[in-house]
Amino acid sequence: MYRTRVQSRSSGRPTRDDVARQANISGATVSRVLSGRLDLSISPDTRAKVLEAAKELGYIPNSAARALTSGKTGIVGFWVSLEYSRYRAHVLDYMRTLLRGTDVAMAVSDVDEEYNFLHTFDRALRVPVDGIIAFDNSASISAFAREYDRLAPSIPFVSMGAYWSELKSYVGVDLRQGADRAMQHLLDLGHKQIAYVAPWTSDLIDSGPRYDAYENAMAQAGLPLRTVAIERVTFQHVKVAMIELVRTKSLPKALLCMNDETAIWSAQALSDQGVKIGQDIAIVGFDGIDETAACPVPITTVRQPIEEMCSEAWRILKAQMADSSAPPQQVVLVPTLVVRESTRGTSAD
Amino acid sequence: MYRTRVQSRSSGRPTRDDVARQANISGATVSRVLSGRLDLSISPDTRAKVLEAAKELGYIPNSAARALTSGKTGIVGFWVSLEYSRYRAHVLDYMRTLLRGTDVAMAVSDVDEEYNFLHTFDRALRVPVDGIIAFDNSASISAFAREYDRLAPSIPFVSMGAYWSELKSYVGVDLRQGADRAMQHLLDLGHKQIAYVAPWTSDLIDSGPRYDAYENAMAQAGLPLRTVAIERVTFQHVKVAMIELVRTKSLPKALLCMNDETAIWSAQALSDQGVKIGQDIAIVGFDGIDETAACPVPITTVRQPIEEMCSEAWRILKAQMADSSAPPQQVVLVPTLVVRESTRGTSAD
DNA sequence: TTGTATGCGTTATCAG
DNA sequence: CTGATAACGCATACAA
Repeated sequence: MYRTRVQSRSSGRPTRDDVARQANISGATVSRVLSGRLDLSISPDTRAKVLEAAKELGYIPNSAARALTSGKTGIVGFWVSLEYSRYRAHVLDYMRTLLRGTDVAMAVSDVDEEYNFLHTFDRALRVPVDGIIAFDNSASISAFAREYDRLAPSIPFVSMGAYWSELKSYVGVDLRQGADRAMQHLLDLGHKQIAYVAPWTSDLIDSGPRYDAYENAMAQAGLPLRTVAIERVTFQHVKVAMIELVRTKSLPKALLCMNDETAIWSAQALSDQGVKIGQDIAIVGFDGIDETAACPVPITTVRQPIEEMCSEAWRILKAQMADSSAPPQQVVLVPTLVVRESTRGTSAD
Repeated sequence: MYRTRVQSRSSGRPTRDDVARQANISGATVSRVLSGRLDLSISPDTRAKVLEAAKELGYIPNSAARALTSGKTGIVGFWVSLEYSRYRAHVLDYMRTLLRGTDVAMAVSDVDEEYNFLHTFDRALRVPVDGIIAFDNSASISAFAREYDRLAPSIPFVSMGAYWSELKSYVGVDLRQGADRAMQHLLDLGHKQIAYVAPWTSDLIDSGPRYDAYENAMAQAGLPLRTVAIERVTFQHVKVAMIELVRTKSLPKALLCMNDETAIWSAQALSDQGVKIGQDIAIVGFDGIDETAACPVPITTVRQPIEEMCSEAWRILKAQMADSSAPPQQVVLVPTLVVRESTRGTSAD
């Protein structure tokens, strides 16, 4: 039997037509067989021939070519900041379990980096995707949503998390409401000396939904504002700040921490200083990472609805991918206040 | 002036030729201008025209088409398990800072999922990349390396981390040597009752470099082996195991934990039971995540050389991408034993 | 059921 | 310096 073994020159990889030659049929038929489509009728015989030839040659479709002609890539982009954070890592973890059951591949792009350093989405946009889910990037998300029609007018896009743009589809998490509840909880406990803890480098120190809720609640209650700025969210920096509070005898009776790490480390640092968590001081965190439950004194936190957020975002993205002319869908989720020991036994003053 | 505004039908996005029409020049010239290449000479005038037209139309080159003809994508794939782990998240973080300075985009693919669930690399391979760095997947990495010549014969590939395949380029981390040092440390302290702690679900419970080192050192010292199996690496499960040890009064004098999380949680659970860490018991972890230093009693750990590992892998990948016929480069790094309080004051028996 | 032919949006070669 | 034009590898409308 005559067999052509010449493979295409450029990539060194066998192409569709190599398979076709090997199987003695046309390239189109190879495409049909390998397309996996059931509405195409192919004789069992040729199907077998194609499959065998493809296997023998180790044929893998060229994704670029496929994307070029079909306009589809089978990839969804997940845009997120890869800067280390437990919460983000958990979201990433959940997102992957969600997409595992589907037939799309997930490509994670570090987008905050992209935007903050270069003010362009060039790199992230380089990855050819059928749709984009963007998570929790205040600046970059709104920038992208604004330029969307210019940058990627045809790519379904949904943002999720605490920041979103009204312009496109999103699954928002209303941190403001979560923070309101947390403040209400502290106020109900009778607290008056409540401080807000956040890194001063972020724009969160005196703005954003958490701070707004804090400021508003304090103002309503006629209480004075108090901000504790930490250098960055690391144990060392949080510790420095806490030690300073104790040293200067200016420790508040309650701390509203901008995230769980800050809360956990504050608790630990204070505990080391002899401060009794949940007794001498109340502590509240944000996000609801598992570790808050595992602390010596479990910490009250405003839990983000990770599962629901991801599921909804994926549901919406699927809908948009199925019909990209469909109107944007917008849903807002509310985080849950999880009350634990760190605010339970507190004696108010 | 006559202007054609018809845009290409399929994607809704303007194409190179739309720009060409707009600027009244040929498509080829548009390509040249936008290629960014300096060795091509173009009159300042036409360059300006092209740039303006491109800007006005909001033209973005189609990455699939570009990849198809050039054979390059400007993307490197980072293959890693996205299952939550602090160590992995740290590696991810460092990798992004490394690639931030370059002009390649990083696309992260969840590869453990890919291989373990489907036994194929179809999804990960779908993302068109110029090179691949694979991190810490024992099963999937060796499977891929084995099938490499069939699956992606032309894509530069380097694996890094504790598992690698001799077949391709890699930056290995010799956990065995790190574990040897840890065991030596414990033995030097005079310990005799040393147990190895790992999840029984993993294949790490009685194999792998950590366990091998443990087994070997114990055998050399003529000491009996002891394994503490935990259900999974979560605080709850570790706690259950530790409580059981205390309850049955069978607590060893030293624990070699398969990772830092396990070590931290063991320490915490035992501490809650009144066991004095670093005194009643010695604890050693693996990986070297920051949290080990921030524990009430800082924990001794075998620190992975994240920075060096990533840098080396990237250096090698770059070399392979520049010349894909270059021979594989293989380097092995040795982790560092970081001694802290958790093993310092221990009284041996 | 299968083959032929065309086009997808670029890059790159080769003339002009 | 610039314009045709031939790949690139594949999907699909149209024929057979």
